Amino acid sequence: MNTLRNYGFQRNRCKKCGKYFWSLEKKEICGDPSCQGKYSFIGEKPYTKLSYIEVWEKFSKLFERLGYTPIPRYPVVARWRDDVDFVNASIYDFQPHVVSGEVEPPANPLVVPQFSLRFNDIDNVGITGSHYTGFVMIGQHAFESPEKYDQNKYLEDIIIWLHRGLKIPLEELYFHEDGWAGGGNGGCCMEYFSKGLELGNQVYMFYELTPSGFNPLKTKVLDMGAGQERFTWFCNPGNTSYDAVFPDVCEYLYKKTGHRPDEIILGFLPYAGLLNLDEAENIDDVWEDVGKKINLDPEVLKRIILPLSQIYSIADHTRTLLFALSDGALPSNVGGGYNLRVIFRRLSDFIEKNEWDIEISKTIEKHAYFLKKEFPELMENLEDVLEILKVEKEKYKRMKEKSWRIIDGILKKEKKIDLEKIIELYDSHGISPDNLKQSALEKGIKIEIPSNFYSKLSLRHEKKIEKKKKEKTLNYPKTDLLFYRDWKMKRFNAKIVGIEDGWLILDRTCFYPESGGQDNDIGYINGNKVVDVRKIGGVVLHRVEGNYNVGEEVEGEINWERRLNLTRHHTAAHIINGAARRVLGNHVWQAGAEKKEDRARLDITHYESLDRETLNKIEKLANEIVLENRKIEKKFMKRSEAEKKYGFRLYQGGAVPGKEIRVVNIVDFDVEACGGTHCDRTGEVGFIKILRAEKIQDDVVRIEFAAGMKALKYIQETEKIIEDVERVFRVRREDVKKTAKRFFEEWKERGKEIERLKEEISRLKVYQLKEKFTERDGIMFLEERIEGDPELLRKTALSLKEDNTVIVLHNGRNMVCVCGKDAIRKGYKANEYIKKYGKGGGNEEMAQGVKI
RNA sequence: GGGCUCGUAGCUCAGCGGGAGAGCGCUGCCUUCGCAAGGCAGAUGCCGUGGGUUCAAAUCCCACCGAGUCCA
Repeated sequence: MNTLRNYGFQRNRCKKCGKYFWSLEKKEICGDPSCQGKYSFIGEKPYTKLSYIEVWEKFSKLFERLGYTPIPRYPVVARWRDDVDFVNASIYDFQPHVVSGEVEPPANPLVVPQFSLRFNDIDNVGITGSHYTGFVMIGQHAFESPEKYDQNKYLEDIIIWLHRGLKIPLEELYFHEDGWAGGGNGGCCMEYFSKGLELGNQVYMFYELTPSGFNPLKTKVLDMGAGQERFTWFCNPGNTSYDAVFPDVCEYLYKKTGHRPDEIILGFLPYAGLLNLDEAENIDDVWEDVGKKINLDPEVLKRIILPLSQIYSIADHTRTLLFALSDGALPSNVGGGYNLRVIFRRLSDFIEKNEWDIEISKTIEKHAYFLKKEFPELMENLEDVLEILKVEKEKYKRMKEKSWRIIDGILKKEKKIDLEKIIELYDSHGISPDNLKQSALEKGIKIEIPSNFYSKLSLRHEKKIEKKKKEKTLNYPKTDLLFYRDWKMKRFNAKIVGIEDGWLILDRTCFYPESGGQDNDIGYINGNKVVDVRKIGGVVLHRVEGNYNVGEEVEGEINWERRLNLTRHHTAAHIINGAARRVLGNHVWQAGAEKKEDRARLDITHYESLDRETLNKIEKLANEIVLENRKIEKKFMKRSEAEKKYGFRLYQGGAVPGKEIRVVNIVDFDVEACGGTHCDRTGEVGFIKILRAEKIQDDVVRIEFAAGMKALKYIQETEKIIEDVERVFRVRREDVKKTAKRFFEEWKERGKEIERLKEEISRLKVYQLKEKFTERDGIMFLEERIEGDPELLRKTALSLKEDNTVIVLHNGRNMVCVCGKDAIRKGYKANEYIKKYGKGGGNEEMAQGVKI
């Protein structure tokens, strides 16, 4: 506030929203677009004209002079956190560990062009000018002790940027006071506006949200975020925001579609912000309203704006996909990847419905070239990204074809479709009510879709169960983990420092506790069995039989064979991960793993099922790495240092806490942050055998494998099975397949032969039985015992059936009854008959059961 | 992470407790100089896998495998 006073600003209260705000001259209304009623910078001469990329260049250079360090963006896939899928804002890069003060920031203070994803306002994208599914949040961050934290400087730096950098006159700047909370932190903030456009928000994060309320943070955090897109728009007021941000891509799209913004757009733009589906109560009223303001029929306005907004959406969605896929995210049916599938399908629909000749891959390439200067990394995975989208396109095509068939089938059968059905079609088959309505109309069927369809739907889905993990904290010093010093250590001496519910806590141990997907060790302490080992915080707990006292010296010994197998499996998991990435592409990340003694599994991100041929390639490369006997370096490093050296590839196993992380480096092949036990050289792993693979969700494939002696064991067991089959068939193994096939074919043939014989027998019986009917009241009765299974009885009875017959056949146990039409009319019903003689049922004409 | 839907002939699917079916495709024959088309005849099937319930299971229940979809 001192800063603002120094610059001559005064505090006002907005008459519309009631918020306090600061401006150079006394004002009654704050600069918020909803209070001001429009964006007023549109069509005016810009104070400074900057292109999209130039905005960051100018910003970063200016802030570098002001003492900040520009750092490269983080990936949009937030692998260092376990609470979110994607980066949503620049501060996400530093939550939770940097913000909490546990980990040092990569630089301090810093600025970062952080690409961020937001999927919640997807329908506003392309229209309001301030909504994107993906955007660059320029972050200005500082992490300081309360004494060194200089709020005045941070705000002044922003004013310098706005005033001297962007040349905005001070009297056109507005600052709003507000409160802010998010990502588990909170504080007060200063939003800044100019000409009706919010340019950014500077948050002073002083608190963290704990179950008991807000607690002050040890380090005060500066969290300023501003959209690179906003600045760009502001610097290009003669255009839509999207034209300013994606000039090359828009030009390509205009050429392909024949649409192009004209003067009408310029008139519309100041009011674009009003068409916010979240804030507008009735969007049609707003269209009406905006139409009036610029003297245009709302329907005409829509016809001009909507196609353009779809073009802008295509531009936005393709860029988001480029960043997300390039950073290793994949479209999927579950999880965060589903958002990517949704925007891909959304943009595909726009192209298809308008019959535009747009190539998605070309659009993405144009983005990558355009962004090259600021984000050169996007070029690296371009090929991979396009391949992923090719597969995704194929999936969408198949889904749509299926939709049409389902719709067709339903419309053929039913004339009326109730809400229940509409919901089911959407929920289980992805058929949107709009599509359904359209197709029905073509067949002359009218379907009413309630206007609150989607809210009805979400009501149905509203069943949330919040599960909270309570982690016990133990008040003991961290256990000295001996297996990190020497993973081959088998025996050790230690002192008991505590006993909790029968779990021993030692000052040091070489028992590996269950973690990182690696099973715990077992063994002996003082000759007593250790059955389980776990870790809470840095404290290891040993479940042991027998009685102990705190302070006692004990001797421990681990089961070495088990440890060796677990270690081999763990190292093999890293090798397979590296091999899969080489074979399948850079989008491969570990998505989970489990290493047990007998076998292990590794989940990797990938977009299709793996066939044997591909698995063989991975298996081969993995074993080559084993045979090369590469060195495996294991060391603890500062988190920031490790990230700098190896990048975010480190976080294969998910979020890793702590300022020091353990890095396992299979030299020139695979580097991961990992706390498991590992071999010293790849050769120690021994043979790696991939057992099988399965797709567990659309973007994750699970690979099961075994290594070392366990791989051998598996091979031996498989051998045994083949040998057993050889023995059964009495053929050599080359002929097993051929023989099995022949046996199966012959078995089927025999089945058919039996069918034929049964029918033949049935014919013979029919011939004999025809003589045996007795007549009563014009109905021919037959009750006979014949040999044969229920099927033969049924066949025979059915071929004997005439309109006036009642036939009961049985074989002593099974029984069949068949009645002709006339007989039924006279009250002879097969199902009732069966019940009279025994247990069973059927219909009037035919029934079967057992005789009692 | 939570929910829903679907696995039946080569393909698309109907049947949903008692007789495994349709359309397209396939094979053969008829018609034709030949092709397209039509007519007639025919072959199709571990009714996803494994358990359970039942006198009886493609059909109901459970588990698994596979495919798809919606929501967070």
